[in-house]
Amino acid sequence: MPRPKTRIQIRNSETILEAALDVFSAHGFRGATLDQIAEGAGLSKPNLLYYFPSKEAIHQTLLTRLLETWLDPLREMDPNGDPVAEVMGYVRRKLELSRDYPRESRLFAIEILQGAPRMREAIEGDLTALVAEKAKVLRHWMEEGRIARLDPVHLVFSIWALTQHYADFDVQVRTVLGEGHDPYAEAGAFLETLYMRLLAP
Amino acid sequence: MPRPKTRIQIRNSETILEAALDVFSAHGFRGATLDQIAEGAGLSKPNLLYYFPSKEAIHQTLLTRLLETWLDPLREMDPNGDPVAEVMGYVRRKLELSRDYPRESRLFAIEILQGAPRMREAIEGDLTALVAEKAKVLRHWMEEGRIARLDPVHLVFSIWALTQHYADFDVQVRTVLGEGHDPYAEAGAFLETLYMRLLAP
DNA sequence: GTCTATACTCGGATAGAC
DNA sequence: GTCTATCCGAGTATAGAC
Repeated sequence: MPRPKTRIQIRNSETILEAALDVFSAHGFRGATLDQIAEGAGLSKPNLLYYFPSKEAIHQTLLTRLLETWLDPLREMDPNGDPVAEVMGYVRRKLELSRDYPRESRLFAIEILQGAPRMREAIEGDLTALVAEKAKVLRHWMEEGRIARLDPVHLVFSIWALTQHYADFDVQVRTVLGEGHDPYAEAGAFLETLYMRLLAP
Repeated sequence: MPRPKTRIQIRNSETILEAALDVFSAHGFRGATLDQIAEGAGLSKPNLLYYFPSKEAIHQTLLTRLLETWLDPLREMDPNGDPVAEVMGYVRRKLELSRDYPRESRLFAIEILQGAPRMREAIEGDLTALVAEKAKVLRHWMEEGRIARLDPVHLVFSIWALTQHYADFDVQVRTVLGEGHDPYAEAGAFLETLYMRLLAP
């Protein structure tokens, strides 16, 4: 596996990762096969393994990239902004992530569901640290009386749960809603109401 | 595969299903192996296949049983009870399900995440019908002004998302919270506050 | 009913030609 | 860099003795 250098190498690596995301997010790590990924990428199986040393390596690359994207919306929550607006902004950005990157959401969900065998350190490190930092900000806002007093970590959990649900349980959501619905538009309105009521001091 | 009749047959079938639930919920359908299940059940692999004709059949049996358990808490929501108490009761029962049956929750989550390949009809049938029925009840309560006006189906989604999160993302929840926390006790208190504020007319 | 042995398939990875 | 051919391990399922 060459460190991608030439333009062709970079382009092929990206094509492979794109196809792999499709397959891993739909079937999980074990359920995915190199044949499927190769077919999706329009390459032969050995050629795939010219770019990545193993199935494991492809998966690892996807997870590593994913985490950064995933934490960004929370990072952007500004301690100096208006508290309610900042939390609502976070909810909105997180819901947009579910809408625009549902495959990434499912990849992440499957990994955590199975005990995070390939992501433990990231969760114990970056993610936990970021939540601790932002929980402190939230607690500060609560003490100032600018938002309602709540457990700040469970508040963050609630935002994760409610927004990811629309990506991860997409099939169920669409089936139950039936025809003629825009799940994300409705979710946006519902969550706006929910957090407005919840956060009011 | 004999229809379980004798006491030994029933006991062995149950032992197998118990072990299978462990393995399927931890690794997904493809990730699970008959070897693991057999070891967990204390039986040989061929003996396993004496009780169930295939891996698929074991999985199917688990899913079918699961759905009933899963829908019960919503079924119990009484149209003639006090609206706020009924919704809060549903939230509580659903959270208890997450706490007491986390493996079942994860089995269900993995199935839906992967597009519900083995549960489509159940979701399109029983589950959708039950939600439609209860949404009607909720809408009625809203029109009477006894709870706040909200999209009733998304209200149900929110209860699913918030309660299942604690079972499905258990690893993440415990890691982020750190030592010395009781996730379900805290979640119970948090969700009580959340829905009290949300439902107040 | 339960075991040992084994058939058979699938899938990840490698060899080596071009 | 990309291909064909192939190896090899893992895993589902079956045959058949006891």
